[in-house]
Amino acid sequence: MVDAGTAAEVRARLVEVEAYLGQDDPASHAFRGPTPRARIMFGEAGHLYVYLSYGVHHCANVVCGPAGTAAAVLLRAARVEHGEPVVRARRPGSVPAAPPLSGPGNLCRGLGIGFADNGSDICGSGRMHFEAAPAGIPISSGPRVGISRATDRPLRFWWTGEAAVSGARRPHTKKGTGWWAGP
DNA sequence: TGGAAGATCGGCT
DNA sequence: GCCGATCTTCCAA
Repeated sequence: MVDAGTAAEVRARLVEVEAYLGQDDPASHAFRGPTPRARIMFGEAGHLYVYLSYGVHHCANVVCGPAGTAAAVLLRAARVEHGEPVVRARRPGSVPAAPPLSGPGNLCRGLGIGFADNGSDICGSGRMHFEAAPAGIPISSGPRVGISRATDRPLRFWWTGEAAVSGARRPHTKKGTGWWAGP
């Protein structure tokens, strides 16, 4: 688990992520190979892959495997530790009591992540930077959320008991995926 | 070239 | 708990 920040004005701690294993993972955008959209994931680790979900929401992945493997981690939720007014300002109308970075779409909007960040280097000159989180944090794992393929793989990881974890809000029901049995 | 699916969310009932 | 918004991507013809 890592800490994430944007331009030092906002500091947030990632509390929920999902792993996508590239061409070995039917649920990954990289499953079909280096398409124009997914080619970022086939590059070097430490870069950001941003895509548009349902034509409405941006979602952010961090490329984490060697070049060519297309392994990536989807950022699903974070807890704001510094700069919450900035995050709230990016999400007008959000419920004040609710965690502002719960859910991949909300996380991107709150941190100001968009297509401009697609392919950016989060380890070096990029607008974002990531740091290792302290050891000893209780981590849970379970099935990934909102996908219709490879749903049995426990590749979702979250801080146990963390309020900002988004979890399965409404599993896709079009195809009758009734797998959800999370915490 | 057309159609369908989709790693979502907020609002309404 | 259910529904609509909205558009990119990919597959099939």
